[in-house]
Amino acid sequence: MKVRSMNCTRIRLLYYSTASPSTFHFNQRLLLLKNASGATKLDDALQLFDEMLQRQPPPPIIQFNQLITLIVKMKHYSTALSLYNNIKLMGIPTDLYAINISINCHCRLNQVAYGFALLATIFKQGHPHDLATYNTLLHGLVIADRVFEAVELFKKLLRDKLCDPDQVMYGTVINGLCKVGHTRKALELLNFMEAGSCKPCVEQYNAVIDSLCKDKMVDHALELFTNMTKKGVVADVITYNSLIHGLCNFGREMEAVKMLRDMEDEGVSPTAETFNILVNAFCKQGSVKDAVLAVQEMVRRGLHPCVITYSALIDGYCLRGEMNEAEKVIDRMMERDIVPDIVTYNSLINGYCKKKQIAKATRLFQEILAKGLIPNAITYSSLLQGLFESGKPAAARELFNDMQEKGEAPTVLTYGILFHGMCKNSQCSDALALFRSLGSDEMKNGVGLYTILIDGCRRCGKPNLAMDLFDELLSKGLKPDARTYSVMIRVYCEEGLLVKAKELVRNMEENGCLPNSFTYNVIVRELLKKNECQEAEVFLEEMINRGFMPDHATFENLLPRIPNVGKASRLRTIIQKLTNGS
DNA sequence: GTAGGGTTAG
Repeated sequence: MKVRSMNCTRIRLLYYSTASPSTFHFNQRLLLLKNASGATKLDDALQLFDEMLQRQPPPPIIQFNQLITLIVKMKHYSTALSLYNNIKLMGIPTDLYAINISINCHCRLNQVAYGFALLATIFKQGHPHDLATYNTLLHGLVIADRVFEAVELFKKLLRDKLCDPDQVMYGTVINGLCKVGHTRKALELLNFMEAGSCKPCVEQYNAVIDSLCKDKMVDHALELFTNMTKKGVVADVITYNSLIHGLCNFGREMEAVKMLRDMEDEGVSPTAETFNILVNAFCKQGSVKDAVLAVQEMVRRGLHPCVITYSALIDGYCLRGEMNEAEKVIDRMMERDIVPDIVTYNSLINGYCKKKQIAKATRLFQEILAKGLIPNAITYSSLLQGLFESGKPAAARELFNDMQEKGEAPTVLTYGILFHGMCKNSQCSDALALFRSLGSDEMKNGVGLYTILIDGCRRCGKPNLAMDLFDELLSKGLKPDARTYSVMIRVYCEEGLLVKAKELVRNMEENGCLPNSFTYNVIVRELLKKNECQEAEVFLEEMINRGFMPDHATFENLLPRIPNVGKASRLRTIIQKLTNGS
């Protein structure tokens, strides 16, 4: 029995290998390659390709397509294209599949134009209009950040009835629109699908729901989620994770937790991501206790905390200034062989800097370098701020130079910290010179940087420079924010230009920028300093009516100006109202 | 088992 079955196998092997040797070898070897992993995979595929190319007669194009598809999946797009070139050089005719695979490769290499050139080839060779071709090109435009051209092509295809769009085509365009933040258009297209014959599935809903959440339109996202469910489309873990994330970003942690219960009721199991979202939200919100409970819950369910989970906890403790607890977490994660990354270290460095433990922060920075981790703009920014705040402006400048030498691009935040620190150390001219040397429009037109420099010039006793900067900002057509106005109000006050200061408070409101607590505190405090008590009262009442409280510095100026007991005083009435309220 | 998309966590 045993012998007979072995014989059968041998006979079958023999039969296949004589009848169609190339097919047999090819299919086996392709299967081996598909399941293979490791460094030689590409070389093995190329080896097989060479053998195929040398075979007479050549194998069918379908086999070449199969092999090259494998190479494309490994992301070796240029290699794939050169293989097709070899095929053509050997005079082996290609087919529509081969062209579509080539178009995809060009698109992935950011050569959409070559893709469109191949579309012309398709027409010349008389192939029919093909959905896969168009979908590949649409996707190519999307990954090249040319979403609007993708939308135009999509419209043209529909208008000229060149093809009947399918779920892939709609999905590609919807994803593209979401990617560039045109969520409304994506939603419109989704609604268009719902009305037509090609109904959207959960992936298309997910794209729009996630995009709405990122646009802080969580309630719209929840609405869409409800509509989707009503239409019988079943939400998956990605739908729920997006919604939970959106709710958390909006400070709606309780609803997020309820959503977690809902998803379980619906039979969708939360993943580690789900818990990481919650852990992170709890930490950012200040309740590390809840975060720890969430981690325990995820472990209880057999889900594994990862570097993101531990980093969130560390960040939570650092934000609360509980550095000992943060250190304990880092020990615990190391024990579990989870390697802290730059984000983890950034939290710790930031924590130490905020606690003025600059030595520890610097030591940690050295450790990062020794470990071969690359500090990013956040690392440098935190440490810069720490150095300035610890009264080490020279070390800060050195670090900034170091950052530039290492090729780490400073962000607006970095420059803000740097300018602020320099101005605090009477170096506003240097800061200004550096600002003038900035190349990017984002930096040159950053209202935040202008505000820091205006305040810096004021601090350095150069009010005229401050006023020039404010004029420059306005003439550039930039929109000052409440901070900018407040800082300028302070400049005017300090220069005794009280009329201009008061004007600016009214001006900013007209320009759609409501004065905030800082603005009112500045104007009230400065007016009191100049003994303009009646004017100060007007703004004081206004600020209280708008729900803002005088800060410590304002109170210090306020209290000495309240007349003795018995004398009628509006100021005292205001203060009494305040103190009774609290 | 020849081609096209699919996104959630710091």
